[in-house]
Amino acid sequence: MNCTRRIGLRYYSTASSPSTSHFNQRITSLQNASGPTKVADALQLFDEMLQRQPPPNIIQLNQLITVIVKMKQYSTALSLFKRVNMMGIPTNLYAINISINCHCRLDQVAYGFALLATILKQGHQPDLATYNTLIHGLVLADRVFEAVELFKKLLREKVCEPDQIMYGTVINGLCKVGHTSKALELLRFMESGSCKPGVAQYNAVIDSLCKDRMVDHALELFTKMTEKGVLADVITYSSLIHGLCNFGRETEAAKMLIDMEEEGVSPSVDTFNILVNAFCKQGSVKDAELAVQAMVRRGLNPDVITYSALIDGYCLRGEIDEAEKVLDGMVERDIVPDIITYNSLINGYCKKKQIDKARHLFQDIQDKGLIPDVVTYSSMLQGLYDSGNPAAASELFNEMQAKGLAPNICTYRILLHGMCKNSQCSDALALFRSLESKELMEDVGLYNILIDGYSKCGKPNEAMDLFDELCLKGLKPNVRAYTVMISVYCQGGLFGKANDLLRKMEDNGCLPDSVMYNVIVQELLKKSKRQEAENFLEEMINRGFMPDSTTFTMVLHLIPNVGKESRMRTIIQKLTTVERKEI
DNA sequence: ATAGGGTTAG
Repeated sequence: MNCTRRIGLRYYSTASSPSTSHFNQRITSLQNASGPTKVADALQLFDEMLQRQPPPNIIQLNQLITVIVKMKQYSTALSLFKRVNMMGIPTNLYAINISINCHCRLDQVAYGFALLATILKQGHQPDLATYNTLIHGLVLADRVFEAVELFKKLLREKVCEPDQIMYGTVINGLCKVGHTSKALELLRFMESGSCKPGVAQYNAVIDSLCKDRMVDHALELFTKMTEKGVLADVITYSSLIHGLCNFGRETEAAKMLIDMEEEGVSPSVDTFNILVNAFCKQGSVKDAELAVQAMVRRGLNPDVITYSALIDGYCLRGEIDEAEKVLDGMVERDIVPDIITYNSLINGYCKKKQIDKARHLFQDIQDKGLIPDVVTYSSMLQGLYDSGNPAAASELFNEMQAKGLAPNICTYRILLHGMCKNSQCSDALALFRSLESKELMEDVGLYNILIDGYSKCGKPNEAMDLFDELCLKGLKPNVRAYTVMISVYCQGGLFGKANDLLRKMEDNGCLPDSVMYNVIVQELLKKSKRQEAENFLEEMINRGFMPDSTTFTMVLHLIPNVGKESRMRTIIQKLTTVERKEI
C-alpha cells in the first residue's frame, strides 16, 4: 500500500510541468508583497498562466485572483473570472463565491444572488461561505433587515448550520444600524445553542453598547463573557476604555489598562491613543504626557495620532508654544504630521488671535501638498471673522466651495456667527434662508446664533420673529435659545414677558442653567431692577449655581461699604460660606 | 490546496 501511494505521488509530481511550482512560487511572493506594482504584477502573472498549455488549475487562479480581491480591485477580479470562463477552464464553488463577494463589494448584491443559479447549474450546492457572503453583501448595502431575514430563513428551513462567522456577520450588521439590543438577543441565542460566541461576537456587542452610551451594560457583558471562559482581547479592552473615556470616566479607564495587563493582554498603540486623546480633550495634557511615557516604556512607538492628540490638547489650553514643541519632536522622529495635526495648530493660532500665523501655516501646508479639509477652512473662517476681517472670510468661503468642499453644520455656525458679529446680520439670515438641507434649516443652534446676532445688532423685533418661527416649525428651543430670548426681553425692559417665557420654558421641561441665571441677573442689574435681581440671585444659589465673575463684580459694587442692612451682603456671605465648606 | 465575517483610535 505504501508502495502504491509513493508511485501515485511520483506520478503526480512528474505530471505537473516545472512551471507549476514556478507559478506557485510567484503567487506566494505576490501574496506577501506590498507596493505600487502589486496589481500590475498579478495581472502579468495571470496573463502568463493563461497562455500556458495545458491551462493552469482553478486553485492557482483562485489564489491569484484573491490577491487582486485583497487589493480591493473587485471589477478587475471579475474581469479575470470572465477570461477564465472564456478560456473554457472549469471553475468551482470557491471561484463563484469569490465572484459573489466581488459583486457584493461593488454594490451589486443582485448579481451575487443571480450567481446562486450558476452554482446550482454547475451541480454544486451553495455552502456557508456562499450564504454568508450574500448576508454580508446585504449588510454592506444597508439592507440589514433583509440580511436578518435571509439568515432567519436559512435557520428556519435548516438549509445550513450557521457558524461563528455567520452569526458574527449578522451581529455586526445589527450593531451597524444601531440595533444593539437585537444583536444582544442574537448573542444570547448563540450562548444557548451549540455554536458558542467567541470574543469577536462579544466585542461587536460590547463596542456597540459603549457607542450607545451604555457603558455599564457593556461592562456587565464583559464580566459575563469572562465568566463563560471567553478571554477578552485587546479590542475588548480598548472598546471599554473608549466607552469609559467618552463618559468622562478616565480614572476607571486607566484602571482598565492596568487590569488588562494583569490579565496578560498587551495594550496596543491604539489603546494608549484612546487614553491620550481623552486626557487631552479633558484638559489634562499632563496626564496625557504620562500616558505617552507609559506607552514608550512598554516599547510602543507613539504615532501621528498620539502626537496630534497632544498638539490638540496644548492648543485647547492655549499653550501654542508647547504644541509647536510637540510638532518639532514628531518631525524629528520622522513621523509625518497630517492635515488633522495641522488643523489643531491652525485652530490654536486662530483662537489666540494670531491670524497671521494661521494664514501662514494654512499656505505652508498646501505648499507641502496637504489638502485642507472642511475643518481647516472652518477654523480659518472663524479666525478671520474673529479678527474683524469678514471680507477675507467670505473670499475664503468662496474658495472652499469652489474646491468642492461642502460646508458642514460647524462651518455654518461659524459663518452665521461671524457675519452677525461683523454687523452682517441680514447677510447671515440670507445665507440661512439659502440653505437647502432640512437638517440645517431645523437646527436650533443656527437659530440661536441668528436670534442672538439680531439682538446684539439692536434689532430685537427680528430676533423675536425668529424665535417665533423656530417655535412655529415645531422645533424645541433649548436653554440657550430661551436665554437669548429672555435677555432680548430684559434689554427691551419687557420683564413681564421675560418672566412668562421663563415659566413657559420650565413647563416645557427645559430647566434654566447657570448661564441663563447669570444673564438674567446681569440684565436686571443693568436696568436697576435690584430687588428682582436679588430674587434670582437667591434662587440660582439655592439651585446650586454660582454667579460668574461678571455677575459677582456687579453685585459687589452694590454692597454698601459700612453699616446698613444689605440683602446682597447676606447673599454673598452665604455664598462664601458655602464655598469655604466645599473647600 | 483555493472562498465568507471582524476590530478598537484623531
